[in-house]
Amino acid sequence: MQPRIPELGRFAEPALLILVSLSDGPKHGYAIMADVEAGSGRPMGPGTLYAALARLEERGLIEALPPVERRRPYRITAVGASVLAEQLRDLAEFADLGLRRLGQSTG
Amino acid sequence: MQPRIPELGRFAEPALLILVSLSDGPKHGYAIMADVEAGSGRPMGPGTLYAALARLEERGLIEALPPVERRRPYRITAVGASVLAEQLRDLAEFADLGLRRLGQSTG
DNA sequence: CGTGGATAGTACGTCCTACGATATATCGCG
DNA sequence: CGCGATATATCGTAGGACGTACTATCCACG
Repeated sequence: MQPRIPELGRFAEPALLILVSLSDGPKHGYAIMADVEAGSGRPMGPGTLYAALARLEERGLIEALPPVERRRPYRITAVGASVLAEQLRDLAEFADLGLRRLGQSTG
Repeated sequence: MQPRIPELGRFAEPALLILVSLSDGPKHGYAIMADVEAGSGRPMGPGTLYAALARLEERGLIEALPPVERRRPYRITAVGASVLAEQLRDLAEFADLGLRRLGQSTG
């Protein structure tokens, strides 16, 4: 895994990464961090993660489950899943469009 | 085209939108604005656009062409195209992963 | 039992950027 | 000339990304 290309910054916001991570099943913060980093190669610090989690919960896209020992697990809500699905469909469509455009006339 | 779901903010950064727009061929700012809005349904104001353009040029992902009358056209560079391609591939892969996860276990 | 590293989360400060609003200039139209 | 569309520049604000430092707990090891 080579380091992300820095020129453009991130390709997606932490919120998306988190939601996708949670769509795999409920996880607590630390596990999400590890999952995201493993999946995208980009480490997500606690500052980014917990702030984003708080926002997502506040907006009803995820919900907190009863804490297990020190862990505070979160689960994606039905609303969150449908929002995520829509975003991902747009995203896929957008990426596809871009890739097609690049294929036909660039370089 | 229904209005973007506000809960998550944007699905991609202006930079991506701009680069994809330019991968269709050189355009000036105003045309990019129109193109992006038409393509994504989300209006991009001049503040967002020109700031992002400046950043992209500064980073060598796009380059300014000689002005035609009042228009300042930009073209995507080879570097920009390859960066974009990589980002889009990641994006597509990410969207695909998320959609698969949503399909198998959410609900 | 004490030490240290991994696990887990909190708190904070800074920098960047998205975005709306405003300003400016030019062109075409009546 | 007045007006709206085209085209770009600039400014201010707010929100979010992200790193760092901090606290606390658990487990392994001696």
